[in-house]
Amino acid sequence: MLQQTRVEAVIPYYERFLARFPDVGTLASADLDDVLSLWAGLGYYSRARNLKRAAEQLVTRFAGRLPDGVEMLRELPGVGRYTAGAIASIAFDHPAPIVDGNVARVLARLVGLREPIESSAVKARLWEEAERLADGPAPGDLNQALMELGARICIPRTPRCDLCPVSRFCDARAVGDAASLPVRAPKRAPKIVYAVAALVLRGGKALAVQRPAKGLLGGLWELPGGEVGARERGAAVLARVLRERTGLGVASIARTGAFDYAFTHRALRTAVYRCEAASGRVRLDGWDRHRWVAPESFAELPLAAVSKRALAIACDSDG
DNA sequence: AATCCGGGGGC
DNA sequence: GCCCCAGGATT
Repeated sequence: MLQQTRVEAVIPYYERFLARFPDVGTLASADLDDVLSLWAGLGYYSRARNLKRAAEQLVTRFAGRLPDGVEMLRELPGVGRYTAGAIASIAFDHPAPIVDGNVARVLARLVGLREPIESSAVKARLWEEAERLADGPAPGDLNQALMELGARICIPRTPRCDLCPVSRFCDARAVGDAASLPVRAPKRAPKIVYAVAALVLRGGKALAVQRPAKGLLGGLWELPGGEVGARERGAAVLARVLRERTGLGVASIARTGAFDYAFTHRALRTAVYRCEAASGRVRLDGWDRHRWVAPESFAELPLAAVSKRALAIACDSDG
């Protein structure tokens, strides 16, 4: 859960998750949809899928226990160099290094690395430094201290060097450029995507569709709809998208609103509709499953934040 | 080496 | 509004 996600954001999800799946065996035998519903809203949904697969492998290969070595830990899905090092050092007290976003910033300043932190040369150097530091009497404590230093004192933009216990060893402090380190490569502008989505009703039930396991928002449910061209708009476009992607004809289409939503590397502009579906069988294109649900219980499905937004707008109007 | 993959806390 | 977060998998 903590991969690329702040501790404060994780805590409520972590509490609910562990209450529901208190041990590896429970998670391994759980229904994937139940795992996803507890993950819904946290983002990076492949992590949930990987975590469940890892639990399954722990049961079948390791009798439900975590191995203590970095090499075997890294064989688990979703466990990379950082996570393997964190488990090995914190749980088992092995001298394994870790470099997360916080540690990278601390070390870039401490050592004085002034090339873009994304470069492989800098990354290699960071892991070397982290390895040197972890090779001591309490590697788990050392690693956690490094991360905590980065999260509390050696923060981005406004480092609190006056409070830093290692400022007298810090190259950036001596040079005076701590606030501008680490250097980051410029990021590309998000791509603008236009979309339509609709609450499709038939006999008082609403059509919910499940996204494919791989890719964006994998395995989550949403309102049917889809990407449209930048200048496409209106009820006819919605009707065409729904016919192509659900096989359903729709009528009495009402536009209930629109909203903008920002993913990290995508800017989404969605027009939201409500409509009645004609009779006929659902034939999905681009979704794994569908369900007809009571509109009030749509929100109980595992939905991404963007889909909750669309649903709220679809239900908001009295149209 | 690049790209993809979410969401929100904190400024 | 912007930055960046207790990264990993895929291509």
